Amino acid sequence: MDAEANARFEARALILKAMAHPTRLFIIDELSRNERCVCELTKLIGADVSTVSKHLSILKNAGIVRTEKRGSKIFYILKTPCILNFFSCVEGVLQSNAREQLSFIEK
Amino acid sequence: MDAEANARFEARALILKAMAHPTRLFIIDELSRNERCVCELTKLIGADVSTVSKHLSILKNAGIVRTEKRGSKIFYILKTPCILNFFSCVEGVLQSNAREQLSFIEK
DNA sequence: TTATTATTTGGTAATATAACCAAATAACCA
DNA sequence: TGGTTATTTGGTTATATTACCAAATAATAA
Repeated sequence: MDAEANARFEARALILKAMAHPTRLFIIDELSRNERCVCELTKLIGADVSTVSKHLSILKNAGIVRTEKRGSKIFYILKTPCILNFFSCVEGVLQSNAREQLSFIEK
Repeated sequence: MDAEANARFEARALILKAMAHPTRLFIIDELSRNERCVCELTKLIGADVSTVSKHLSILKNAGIVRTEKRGSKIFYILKTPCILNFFSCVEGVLQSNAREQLSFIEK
């Protein structure tokens, strides 16, 4: 793997790593329906607000979400809805895994 | 987040975590063109064969690739080419991030 | 001004990942 | 059979990630 290819896959991996956490996937899902402030997301998630804030900063650093400040609240907005298309593929993987599991049990 | 939603996002995160490593993204890219045995991938990647083998087992456990044994070689095959569609979105994120960087510099 | 709400940041401890080496296993060849 | 090649697994060490708490900052309300 040459240096250029390596840089390309490193960059892609950063985006994927940013997404690869259940809480952050929940946030992406939630933001696909509505922008949300940190306090709303914190309530929905049920973790410490500092934990949620750190998850949000990971998504922001990756360029997946952006923020808008209004008054004392900071709203997080999904910047890249195309990410959602991916999940139909992921669900496909999950279903095929489940079918495979089933076929082992039925044997 | 209720238990069911949590389980769904956990399952998705497992797939994403399996993909979120430069070497594994390289493998996915490579397998999208051709099935490959561990020895071929090891040469292309340039890491220890045990390292490559472990990356492959992560992809296999996630249901992203499958294997076929022929003689003394084990060929890895991409099971879910739909994953590739995702990368055009990821590239879009990367480009938009790059454009943003540029706009800061130009200011 | 003081208190309250919203958010981020720094610190710490627990857990997870990843790389390499060495060793085990399996198939093939001479 | 003995040697070589292909692959996986176990062990170790270094690094990264995550969660929570406590504290800092900023805006708002009383």
